[in-house]
Amino acid sequence: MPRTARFDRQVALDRAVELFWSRGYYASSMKHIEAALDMRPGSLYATFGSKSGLFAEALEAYAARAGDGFRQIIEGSPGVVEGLKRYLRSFARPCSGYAQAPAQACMLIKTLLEVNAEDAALRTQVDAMLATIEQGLCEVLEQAKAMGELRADVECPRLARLLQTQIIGLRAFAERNVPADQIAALADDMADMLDAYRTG
Amino acid sequence: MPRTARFDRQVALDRAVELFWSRGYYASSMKHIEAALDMRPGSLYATFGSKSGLFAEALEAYAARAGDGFRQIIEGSPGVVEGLKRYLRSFARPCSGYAQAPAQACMLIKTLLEVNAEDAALRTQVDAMLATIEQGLCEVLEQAKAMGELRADVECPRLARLLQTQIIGLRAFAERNVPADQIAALADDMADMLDAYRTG
DNA sequence: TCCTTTTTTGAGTGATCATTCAAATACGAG
DNA sequence: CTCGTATTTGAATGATCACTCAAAAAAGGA
Repeated sequence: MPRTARFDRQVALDRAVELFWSRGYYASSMKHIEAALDMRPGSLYATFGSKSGLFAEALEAYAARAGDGFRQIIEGSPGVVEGLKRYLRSFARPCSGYAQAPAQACMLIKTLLEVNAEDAALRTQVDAMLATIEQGLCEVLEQAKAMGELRADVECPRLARLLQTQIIGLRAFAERNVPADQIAALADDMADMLDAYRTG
Repeated sequence: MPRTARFDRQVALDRAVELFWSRGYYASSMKHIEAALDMRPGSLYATFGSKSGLFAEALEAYAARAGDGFRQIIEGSPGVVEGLKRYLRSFARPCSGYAQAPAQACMLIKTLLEVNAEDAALRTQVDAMLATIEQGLCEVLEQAKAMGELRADVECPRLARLLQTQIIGLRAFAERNVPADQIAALADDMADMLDAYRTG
């Protein structure tokens, strides 16, 4: 067996997420990608096939990370609804911890709004990933309902879509140049809305 | 005085809005622009200065049209809150009238999420335009409060931001490939939330 | 140490990018 | 009808686009 690959695929994908999340798809040139991943064209194309192939894998890596973060917050909270509130509020902290996110808005939404019909495969992929997230939200809500946290008449699929839309809006709004405390107040307002669905 | 210009500036800008709203900024090449506006490079640069100059004017044209539409709905409604509800629901109709919008999401938000820091002027412009819209919403809410439609303790600037965020989220969500009736249900859910701010 | 095999390199591909400008064109005044 | 001027045209600019591939480099087995 000869020579082994020098780079770490996961590290490369993390760097690709950082770049694409920050600059978007079309504005990220192969020059940017070469620099960000410290790889030359030959290696890049041998490994990921194409720019859109790399982007597709970066999207998956992003969604996996985001999903982990979500589950972590929910499971670390004293209740599902409280967890959802904390999740909403988490987007109001501009610098959470030491690792600054390259953008406030969700990378999936940035992609959904940026990529046009010519790159249909990417659109389809993003759509499916958002549907998966929506279903994950729905399952968490069903669970909360079973535990008696939510009113029995709450339609979980509908509330899940509403929640996803709130998150999309909040994170997109946060891209604006607005003081952090106002974003926090906005997140609070959204979190408070969840109380209307609570039991009792 | 010699030769007058052959094209109509407003018509050209409307076509530019159509193109940019649909394809976004970076993915709209000068080739696309020449075709959409039926103008050759010389005329384009003599008239609008540059691609970003044209885009900036298109943004203004878009915002003016959107603002007109908003005011029209509010003024044609039996009350401000009812008008806002209708406005929210208006984004659930996929083909409103004969003129199909080139995208569901707001062109300002698409721009906010697409354009990176290198085109700082465009970002600044979009930010200012969104702030203007937010203020317009706030004024409408203040007016509703003065008329006794909204509870006296409603903080209008805060509710205006919340509303803007809801609209951003709804329109971005609608970019997904989701059945029209589900979007309509989502818009209804959002409209219903406004009742919590109504008087007694 | 040398050989085999895989990876990495980076110059080069044609296409397309935004932009420029000299020449051709067409309109209004006289 | 002719002239003067502003507009329109479209070829040409150098830069950059995503991508290819032959040659150089490097790691493991002998």
